[in-house]
Amino acid sequence: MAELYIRVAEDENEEPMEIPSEDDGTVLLSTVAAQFPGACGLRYRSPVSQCMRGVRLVEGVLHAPENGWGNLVYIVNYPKDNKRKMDEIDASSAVKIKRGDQKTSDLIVLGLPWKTSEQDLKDYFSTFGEVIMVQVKRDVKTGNSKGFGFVRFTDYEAQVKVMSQRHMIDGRWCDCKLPNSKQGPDEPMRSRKVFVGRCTEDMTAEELRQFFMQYGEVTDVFIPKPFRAFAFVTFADDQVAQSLCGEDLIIKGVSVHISNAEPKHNNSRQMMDRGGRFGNGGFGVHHLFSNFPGRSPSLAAMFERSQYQFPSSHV
DNA sequence: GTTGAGCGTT
Repeated sequence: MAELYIRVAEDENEEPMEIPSEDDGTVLLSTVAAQFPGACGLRYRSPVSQCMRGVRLVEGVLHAPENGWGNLVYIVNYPKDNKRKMDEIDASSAVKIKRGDQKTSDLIVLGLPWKTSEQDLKDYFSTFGEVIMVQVKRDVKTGNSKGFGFVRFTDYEAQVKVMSQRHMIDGRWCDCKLPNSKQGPDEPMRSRKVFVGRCTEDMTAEELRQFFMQYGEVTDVFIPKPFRAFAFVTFADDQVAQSLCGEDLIIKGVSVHISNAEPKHNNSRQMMDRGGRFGNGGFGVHHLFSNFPGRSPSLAAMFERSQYQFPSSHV
């Protein structure tokens, strides 16, 4: 199938944008999201029924209606929660890079009584504003509270208020502070790859890809096996990656922490090397490849992958 | 079954 475009717009009155399809006639959701950040699907008005119809979406792939895409204008679907946020963004901006300084982050809650539960925390902090995440950290073996936890608010105002005072929770004074993980911004070297900490085992690579797509084109997702509670996500654009570093994002109700992908133990030569770095994501790909170039399809595949994982200065 | 400054299974 030759070059085919489908017409997509944010609503029926707007001028449509032409979006390329794949060779098999499908359209990737990621292609749509590249032009309409945050998009989660497409719909269109059926010429027969005059009703809006959803476009079939299977694992990030949009499938044409029975009679093909035709010349219809397809309307972008946004997640219910994101709709308003997306509208606030300049419609012409493809990717949101600069984001407001009103963003909230997790707060550590120190000094909790041993008995305090997550429900207790949620009940207490809800008086300050909408709470979107609470955690009580516990010993994995015993389940006993470690006496601290985390809370995250929807609104920055609530966060500021909570940070500004002490809290009497279940009979003890507690402090809410920015966690250390947020305060020391290590040198931000330009990388397209970010480290995603505090992942849970049920997060699939596909889910992570779908989630991070809203910020920009994702070129790779790497989840170590066996489970290690972190992942690497690589974007096409390093600015997107950098813009996320230091943030806490909520995925499937879990607060993950985004930071720069390079390990702390950079040796100095690599660090001096024009900001180059060596986050090989746990593989010894470079060694394998330079010793046995092109020996097997899997090595070739790993090399392909390495082009995403290494900065261009190393490839 | 204990405790009371800290930092979230990198």
